[in-house]
Amino acid sequence: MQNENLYKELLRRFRLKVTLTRLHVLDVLANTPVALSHADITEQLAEYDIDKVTLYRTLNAFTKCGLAHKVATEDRNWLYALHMPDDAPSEVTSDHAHFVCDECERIYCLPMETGNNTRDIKEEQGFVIRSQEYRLHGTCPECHTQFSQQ
Amino acid sequence: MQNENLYKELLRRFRLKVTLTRLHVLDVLANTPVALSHADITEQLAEYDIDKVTLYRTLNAFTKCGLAHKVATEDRNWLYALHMPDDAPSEVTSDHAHFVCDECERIYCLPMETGNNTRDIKEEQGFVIRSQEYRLHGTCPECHTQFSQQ
DNA sequence: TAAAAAATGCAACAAAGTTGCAATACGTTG
DNA sequence: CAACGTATTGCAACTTTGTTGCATTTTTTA
Repeated sequence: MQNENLYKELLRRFRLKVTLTRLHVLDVLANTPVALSHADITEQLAEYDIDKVTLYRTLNAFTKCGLAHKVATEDRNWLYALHMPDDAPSEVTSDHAHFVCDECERIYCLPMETGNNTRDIKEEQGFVIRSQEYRLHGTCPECHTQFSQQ
Repeated sequence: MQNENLYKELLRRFRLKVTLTRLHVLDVLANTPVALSHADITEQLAEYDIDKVTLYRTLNAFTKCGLAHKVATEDRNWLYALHMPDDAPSEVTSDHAHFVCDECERIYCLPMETGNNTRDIKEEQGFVIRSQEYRLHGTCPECHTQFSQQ
């Protein structure tokens, strides 16, 4: 594991105990630009034979403390992605943007762009907004390239 | 049922056969500003004793033809809301905005406001965008009023 | 290194939704 | 308006996803 020390530091920063399982899961999540499901992670960590309950609990722990965030997919699964803060542990309530590829069903995590006005309009109408998720559907660059070339 | 004829016309427009169950479900969905779950609808239609499988199939049929759309909630449930087109049957792929109240967990369906630039930025990066969902979390006017008054 | 607290692994359980199939209802055609 | 083909319904069984309880093991701190 390349960044073991980084992962350990990250866990400690979020007041999570350092365990092998958590390091493995962090490693998997840190090395993909897309959000992964419990099944994806299980598959990637097959050689370590991680218990399904432990993995669920690990992912929930990551989510609860703000180290990762969960996205619900169209097909009723949870996907998890690291939510690495630039510095201090950030709140779970911060803004996310996700791109859902309709071809390969991968979910890309994107930094939330500023500059939309929906927020202001809704606040005028009495909605108190604490976080927002902006979800785009379409075709990701990878699939788009494939289709273009055929 | 007040708008029975409207519902029948709507079903026919979407090439769905007119059945009692579908009329009841349409009636429930048409008379709420929030998206409803299978459980919500079951409860509201308790007197008609609608089979759970039939309700799932009804909701899926509505979604498939574009009469309704599905939203995945934070707690891994589906919520359904009518997607009444102004005129002709519209594609399922059109844009939605949802407001999720963190107090009462209702999901409000909102028309998608224009004027955000995330779309453009992503398209530059090679993402082909076909629909977008913008999800806001916070407190809805109703709950906000309650909390303010206490 | 010993003790407290937290994480793990296993089995059993729960919730949400699907599938197969026989019975029923819809709607079209004559 | 009767009869037929097709779609929908209702039921039981099943699948998938995730949770709970509890005994055991590991981590951390002193």
